[in-house]
Amino acid sequence: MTSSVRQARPPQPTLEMVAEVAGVSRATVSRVVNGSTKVRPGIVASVTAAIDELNYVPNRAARSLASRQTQALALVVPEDMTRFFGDPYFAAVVQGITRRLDQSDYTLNLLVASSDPLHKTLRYLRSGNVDGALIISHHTGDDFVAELQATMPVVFGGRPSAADDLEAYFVDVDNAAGAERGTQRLIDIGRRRIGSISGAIDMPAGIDRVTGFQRTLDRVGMPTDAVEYADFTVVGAAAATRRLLERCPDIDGIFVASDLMATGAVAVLQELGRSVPGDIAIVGFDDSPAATSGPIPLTTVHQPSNEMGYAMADTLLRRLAGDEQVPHRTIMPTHLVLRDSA
Amino acid sequence: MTSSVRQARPPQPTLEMVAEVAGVSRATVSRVVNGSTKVRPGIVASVTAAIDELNYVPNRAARSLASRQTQALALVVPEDMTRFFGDPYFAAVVQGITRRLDQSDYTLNLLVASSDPLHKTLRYLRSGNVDGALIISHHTGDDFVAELQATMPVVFGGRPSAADDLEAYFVDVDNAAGAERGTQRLIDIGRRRIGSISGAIDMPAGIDRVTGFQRTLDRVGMPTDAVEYADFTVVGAAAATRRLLERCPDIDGIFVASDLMATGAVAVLQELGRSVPGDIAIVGFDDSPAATSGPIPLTTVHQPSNEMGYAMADTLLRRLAGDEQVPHRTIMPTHLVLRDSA
DNA sequence: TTGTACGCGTTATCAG
DNA sequence: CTGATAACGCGTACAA
Repeated sequence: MTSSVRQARPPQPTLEMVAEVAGVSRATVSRVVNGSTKVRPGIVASVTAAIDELNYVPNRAARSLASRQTQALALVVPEDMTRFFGDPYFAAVVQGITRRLDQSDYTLNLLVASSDPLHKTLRYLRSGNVDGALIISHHTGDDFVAELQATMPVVFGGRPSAADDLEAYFVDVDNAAGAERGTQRLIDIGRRRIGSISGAIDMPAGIDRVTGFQRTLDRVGMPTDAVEYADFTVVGAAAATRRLLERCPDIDGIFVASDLMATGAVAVLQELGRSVPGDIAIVGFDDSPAATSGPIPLTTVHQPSNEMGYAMADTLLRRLAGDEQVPHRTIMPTHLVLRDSA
Repeated sequence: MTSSVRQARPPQPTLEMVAEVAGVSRATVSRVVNGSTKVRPGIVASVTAAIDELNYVPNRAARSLASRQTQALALVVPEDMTRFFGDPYFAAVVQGITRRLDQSDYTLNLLVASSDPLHKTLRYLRSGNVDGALIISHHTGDDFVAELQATMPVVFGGRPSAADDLEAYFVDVDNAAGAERGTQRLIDIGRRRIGSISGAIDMPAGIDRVTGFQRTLDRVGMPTDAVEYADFTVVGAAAATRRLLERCPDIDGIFVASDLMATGAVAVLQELGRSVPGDIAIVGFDDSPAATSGPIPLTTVHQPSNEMGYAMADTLLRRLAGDEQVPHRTIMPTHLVLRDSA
């Protein structure tokens, strides 16, 4: 009793079918669907009725083929799934983006992929699936960006690396200034030997935060050598913390380039019997949920991740709408949030 | 100096253009692109060359309009962004899904939306954007499911609620049996007054785990009244834990329906000065990263979340390929993982 | 093996 | 205000 015609699903109603039911032409139905004001009210009513009756939904493929628009955007995240899901920073950005998009007709396509399937991702984007792209967590080596920018409007979360086009649109905070705030806090509470766990140095955010850290120490004549490089992950930060303590056992304050990494640092410190902030004070960055999820609430440099996501989406939407006044760079404010770790 | 023709992007090359460059017909180019074996090698070479030269990528809209296929799948998650990003269980499932999809030509569209924009999501799906859908974290009230199933192949992660079609395809674990394992552990280590923090009771997984919990206690004649209902979130679990302790101060063991919730329970217990597992033993569910992220490594019921995602994608792909032998239900094994909390 | 011609469901440009 | 009709880019019988 096997039916090999299982795929006999009721075909979706088409514009043509609606037109027939409503007794008008396809063109008129199209007008009603697209909210044209130039249709007689009576006609609108009958067409609407027909649409409801048939439960009609416009076919996207046909629509975008004809209109050359998809009403969809992509969020490209050149990272592993684990990093993407592991860092609450991303969650905040995505939330901000969707918060803006929910007010529009655009839908979001989330593309999380590191090196390997990146080619596949690029093909996907180039095959006309979206009208524009948002890119976050962009690494210096990611050369696909240039090609993508030539194809469609792109907005970055975080300043793109120097090699890229100066015409690029992006939303960011002043990472160096934020790092200065965080480092200064450690100085202010009397720490004399201050180190840092950096983020990925192939990312502008990673570089700029180290710069801000060192600049602050330079200004007061403190040594800037106590930097260990990590990669914005918990395990990377844990290893870096171990290296740092080994190299500079007298450390009494650490500026960590992200809250998530700071949780890793704190864990190592506790394991090694160093109290926080007693022996070693910690300042993080982001003010993400990670700052308050660990055993010690983290003093941290707040950046408005959610709002940054919102601003990114807003910038892209405005460009798509043809707005020529959209600023290329949107720099948002940071501030220090005092909690227990420093 | 404002150029109002900013959108003057180079138009994507088309099949037709490739055909002209290669000196063949569009049909032949189409064959080459789609890997037909019935094209003379020489022709294939020249067409391939033309494709590379023009950097041609097929237009998805046109292709799916003609072929009536999109080569895209949707993962529908009827939850808030915060819940989705907050529970590592989802990360594992998504990873499993993409692991399977990376071996195929299909791309994934992630649709995370709770009640409000769910209508928007349904429209999106029905407008022919995807060939099939994966649904996880499905609540009893979500009636959109029925409508969706009539439109395209659907595979569930977690048994769909009873009201749904018995023909449904799904991947799940035996939640009740898993809960029995976890509860039995508490009995085995000598706990005499055992309670539970349940998951959302509008979800089969939530219901089944309570059932397993109570069944185990019934079997040994212990009271089954110490259940407080939560919703698979940390804050929900924390509140439920407080209620539970208030109502049953003599509790010495708790089966918590997810690791994430267990972290919330442990936090409350510590705050209240109850040691874990000394005063109160805890058994979680999932064996997600949440089980080892807190201060106390959690004894928990392992479910193969990643593999379940893989199996879901595999099931859907096979159905899409016309495989009639695909089993409707795939039940995967659980086992107890012993750590420190019980 | 290759080319011709039609259709996929919409939008957009014209007449009327 | 409404209705033909031509694109949009590609797949695919069918013919050659």
